[in-house]
Amino acid sequence: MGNIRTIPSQCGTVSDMDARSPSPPSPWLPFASRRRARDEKREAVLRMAVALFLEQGYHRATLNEVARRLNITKPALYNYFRGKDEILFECWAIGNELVDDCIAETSSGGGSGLDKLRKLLLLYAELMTEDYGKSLVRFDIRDLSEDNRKIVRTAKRRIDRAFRDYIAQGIADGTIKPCDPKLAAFAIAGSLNWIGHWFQPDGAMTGKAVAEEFAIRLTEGIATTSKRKKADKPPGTSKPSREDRGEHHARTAPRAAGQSKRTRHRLR
Amino acid sequence: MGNIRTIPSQCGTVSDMDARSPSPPSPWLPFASRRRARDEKREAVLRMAVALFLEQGYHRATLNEVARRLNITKPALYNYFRGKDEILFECWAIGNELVDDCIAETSSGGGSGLDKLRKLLLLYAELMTEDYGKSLVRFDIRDLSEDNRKIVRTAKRRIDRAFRDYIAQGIADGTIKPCDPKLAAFAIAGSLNWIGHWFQPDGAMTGKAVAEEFAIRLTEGIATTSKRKKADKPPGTSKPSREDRGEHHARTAPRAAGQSKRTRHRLR
DNA sequence: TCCGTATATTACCCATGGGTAATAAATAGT
DNA sequence: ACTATTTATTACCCATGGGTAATATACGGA
Repeated sequence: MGNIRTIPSQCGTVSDMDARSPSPPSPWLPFASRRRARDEKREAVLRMAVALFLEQGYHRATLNEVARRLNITKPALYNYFRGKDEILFECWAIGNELVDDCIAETSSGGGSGLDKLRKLLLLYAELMTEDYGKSLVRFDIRDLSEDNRKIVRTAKRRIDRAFRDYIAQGIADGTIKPCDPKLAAFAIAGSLNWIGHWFQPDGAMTGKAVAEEFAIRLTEGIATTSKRKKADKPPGTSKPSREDRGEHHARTAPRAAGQSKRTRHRLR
Repeated sequence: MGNIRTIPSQCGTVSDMDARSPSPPSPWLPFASRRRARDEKREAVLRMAVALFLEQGYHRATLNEVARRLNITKPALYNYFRGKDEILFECWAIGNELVDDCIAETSSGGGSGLDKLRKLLLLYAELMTEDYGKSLVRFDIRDLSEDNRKIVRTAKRRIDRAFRDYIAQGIADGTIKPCDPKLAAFAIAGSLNWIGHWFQPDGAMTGKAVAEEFAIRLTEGIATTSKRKKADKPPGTSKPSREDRGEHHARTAPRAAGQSKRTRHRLR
C-alpha cells in the first residue's frame, strides 16, 4: 500500500537534517531460515531504527518501515520492544553508553585539564559523526515516557558536568584561561552537538578529520598556550585521505555482548 | 475531551528542548467584538504557533490547541493559512527575515572582517534567544512542502555564506588568523545555533548578555589580537542585572507593517 | 434596514499509524 | 516424532488530528 520514498537533502550551517548511512543489513533472511541470537536481532532492530529515525525523523518514520527494511513485519518488533518510544529510548541509551565510554577513557588517561578537555572533545566529536552519537542530539526528549525522560535528563547533566569539570580543572592548573566554565562548556558542546546535525559520512572529510580539527579549534580560544600541529598556515582545507577508519576505539563490536546495566527490560 | 498539559523541562548542554515564552496574547476576544486588521490576526496566529511549536514540538502541537489559545476554533485558521506546514513555513520565514536584517545591518556598518564577524555573531546570537530565531534551528525542514524546503535550503546557504565571507575577509585584512573559513563557520554557527536549544528567557542571563559573551568568546580563538573587555579575570559568571531589555534593535514592532517580499500567498 | 463579504462556527470525513488478538511456522529438547 | 516455547504472521482495532463542507454571525456600506 503506502509506498514511502526517501527524501533528498543537503548540508548547511544553520540546520538541515537527514543522514543517509548506507542502511544497516538485516539478520532476517526473507522469511526462511531464522533463529539467531536474540540480542543480535534486538541490536539489528536498533541499528535499523536509529538509521531510519535520523533519515526521516522520528515522527515520519513508521514501525512498518523499520520492519520492512528488516524483512519482517511490524508485530514482530513487539517481541523485542514495548513500543516505538522504547525503541527510541534504547537508541539513545546506546549513544549514551558510548559517551560514557568517552568520558571514562578521558578520565582514566592523565594529563592537564586542557589535555583532558581536548581528549574528550576529540572522542565526543567523532561520536557525533556516527548514528548513535547523532541520536543523542537529534532526538527529542519529549517523545519519551516520563520515566525515560528523567533518565535522559540526568545523563545529560552528567555529560555537561564532565565538560565543566575539565575546564575548571584546566583553569586551576593554569592550562586554561580564566573563564566561566558553564558558558564555555555551552559554547564548546554547542559546536560539537551541531556536528550531529550537518555531518554526513559521504562528505569531503572523515569523521576523524572533523573531530581532530574541532578538538584543536575549540580549545584555541581558551588555552593559555597555542597549539597548532602544522605551523600556522591554513590547515589543509580537507583531509581526503579517508585511510582506514577501522575500529577507532571500542565500538559496535563490543556492544553486542553484555547489554550491561540500566533499565534493560527483558520482555516476558 | 483531550486535555493536553504543558510538559516540564530543563536546560542542558547536550540537548533538551522546550521554550516557555509567556504565550503571546490573542487579538480575538472570547467570541465577541471582532474585526481587527487581517494582518494583525495573521501575525497573532504565527506568534502563538511558533510558541506552541517550540514548547511542544511541531508534531505534538495540534492546530486545535493553537486555535484554542487564540480563543477561536481550528477551521478559522484556514482563513489565513493553507495548512499546518504553511504555518510552520511562515514562522520560519519571519525568522529568516530577521536574520537578513542582521546581515544587512552588519554589512552596512564598516570595520574589519573581524569587526563584522563579531557584529553578526552578536546579532545572530541574540536572535537565537527569541522564538522566531529558535524556529530557524529547531524546526525540521522535512516537515515542509518540497517548494518551501527548497526556499529554506537556499536561505540557509545565504546565511552560511555571510559567516564564511566575513571570516575570509578577516583573514585577508589580517584581523583573523589563517584558517579554513568553512570549518570555522561551522564551529561558530554550531555554538550559536545551539543557543536556540538551551536558552530560556527565565534563566540567569538575559539574551543580550549571552549574546555578548558568545560574540567575544567565539572569536577569541581565531582573532589575531585578543580583546577582552574586562581585563582577564573570570568574567562575572552572570549578568543578573536584567535591566531594560526593551527594544534592543528593530524587531517585533516594525514587523507588523509591510509583510514585504517573498512568497506571501494572499488567500482567496 | 437590508445585503454582500469576510470570518467565524459546528459537524463531519478519513488517512495514518501505533498497538493488539488470534494463529501459524520454526526450533530445541527429550 | 511429539511437544513446548519462541517468534513470526495475518487481520484487525481505534485514537489522533489534519482538513473540508455546510452554515451561522458580524460588520461595512448603500
